Amino acid sequence: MTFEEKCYDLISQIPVGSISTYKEVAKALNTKAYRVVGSAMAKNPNPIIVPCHRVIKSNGDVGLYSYKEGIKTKIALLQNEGIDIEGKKVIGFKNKLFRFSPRI
DNA sequence: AGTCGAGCGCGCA
DNA sequence: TGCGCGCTCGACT
Repeated sequence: MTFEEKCYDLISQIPVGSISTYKEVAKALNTKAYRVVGSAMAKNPNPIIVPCHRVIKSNGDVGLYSYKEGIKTKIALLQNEGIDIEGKKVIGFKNKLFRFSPRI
């Protein structure tokens, strides 16, 4: 089980209508490798079970999604799930932030 | 408020 | 062995 595998596992727990942040994921794994979380998303071998579009930056920005303007796709997906987005910022994302289970 | 640099875990050359 | 990445934070201007 690599770091990235754990990321996918956590992110896959995010329910529809909720979102999370790279920082939260990194903290859930008790690590400072925030960037690796993003890199893991970029690799994302399981786009179906791993809704990487539900993971955004800590400042409320949607962050990136693909090397091109795929960011628009991410926004569209989030809006489709009921997330309010203005420009590249998620409105009230803190209210929809999903906190991972405290590892039972 | 805006900018610069460093740190993490893993893959690739 | 060394560098970069869908990021974050602390310190300076």
